[in-house]
Amino acid sequence: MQAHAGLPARPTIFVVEDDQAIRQGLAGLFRSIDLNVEVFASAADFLARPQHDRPGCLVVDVRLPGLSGLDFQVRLQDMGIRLPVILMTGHGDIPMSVRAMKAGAIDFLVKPFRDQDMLDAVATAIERDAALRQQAAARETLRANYATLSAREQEVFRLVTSGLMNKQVAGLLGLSEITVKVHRSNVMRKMNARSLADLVRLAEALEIAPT
Amino acid sequence: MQAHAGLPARPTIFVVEDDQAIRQGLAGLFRSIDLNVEVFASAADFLARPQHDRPGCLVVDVRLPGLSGLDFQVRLQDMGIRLPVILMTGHGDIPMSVRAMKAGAIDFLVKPFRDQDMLDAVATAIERDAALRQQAAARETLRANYATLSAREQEVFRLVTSGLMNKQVAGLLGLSEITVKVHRSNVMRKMNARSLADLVRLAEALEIAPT
DNA sequence: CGGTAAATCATACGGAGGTGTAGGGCCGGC
DNA sequence: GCCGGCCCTACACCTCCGTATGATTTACCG
Repeated sequence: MQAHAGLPARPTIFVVEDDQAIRQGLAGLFRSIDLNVEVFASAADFLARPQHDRPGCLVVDVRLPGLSGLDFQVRLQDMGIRLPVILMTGHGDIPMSVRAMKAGAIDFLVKPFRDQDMLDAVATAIERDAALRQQAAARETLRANYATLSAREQEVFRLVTSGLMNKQVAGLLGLSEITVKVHRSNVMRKMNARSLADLVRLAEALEIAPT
Repeated sequence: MQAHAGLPARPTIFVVEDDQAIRQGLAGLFRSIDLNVEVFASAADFLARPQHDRPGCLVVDVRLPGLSGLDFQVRLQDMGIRLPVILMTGHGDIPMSVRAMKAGAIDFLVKPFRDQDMLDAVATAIERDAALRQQAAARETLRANYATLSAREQEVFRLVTSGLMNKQVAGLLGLSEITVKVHRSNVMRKMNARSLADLVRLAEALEIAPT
């Protein structure tokens, strides 16, 4: 299931920049501190790339041929790509930077920037990405377990974690108490919960609303 | 306890700006849409004011006599004043705006700005403030209940919501099971929990770490 | 058509939780 | 010094939970 907990694949920096000199410069900078790098000349090139779920972050020029860096940010959100974004520009203004930050950018750097500023931003981005991935992985495991529950079991799950007694659940669902016990037992087993407290915490993590 | 749930006091806009003309202009703008306004010529003037816990938001010039707008932002954090901040400036640059946004500013407006842009920012700020206040109020009620628990009861609270059985709690604390039951019953009563599920959710909201 | 899984219900037993009653020791405030 | 709050314990009683055993019906799949 998980390959190396705590030691995920080395993160990759995806550089999207149309100026070849800057592109190569950034690639060299990142490789010098032992990071994977992939470069793209436009947003479309990046989006055409298969598999966007590798750990890392994006370093994107605002002024790009085709989709601009800011529109690219929105597009990534819509596509469910949650990679942190660092924007950079040679000719930006304040409203542009504010819009980028509101949209969740990690940083917005003005060219020419110091290498160290970019590396700091990348370090922050990679940290955030790792944290997001860890959360997502935990949620995914939970969702997978939840998916193995039958419809009835899911109902019982919801009602039991709302604090209802077995007999109350039985009444609401038109079942006998003994049947509820069977479902409840199955829920505990399938969700790997060893106590009701565990189960309630799982329900919270799954955002299953109590009654 | 709560005065008018859902209808809190009308929010106040705290304007911190050294230019008197702009200050008056903003005050008029906000009053025209039925908002309370208080004006200050410097950060120190605002901080000298008693009682910072009224609902609303701050509209602050970056270049101020004494403490700058950005340092003011940091100072507010340190002092535990969680009012949303909108910054404005006549002579700003991108790094300044990025720093402000990273520090949590709602917006960063360049003078001269359109009235509508300021009103939009203020509307967003007031919304966020209201949401934060609602969370804080709920947490405060919980904390108040939690404070009425004796030391023993707090321990039992933690262990029980970790999923331990009464006898396990008794073993860990060197008590008899019957005593744990007494404490547990007191915890349920004092925390207004009607089921173990409730209690676990309260423990989560209070960030009481399970064992 | 036979196998399998899900859902349902029943009986029964032991363990766990919840409550009420009762009592004793300790400490700090009035 | 007395009272109240907190902490601890015990016994009794009832309810609730968990599980095992056994069984029936329905539905789907190869």
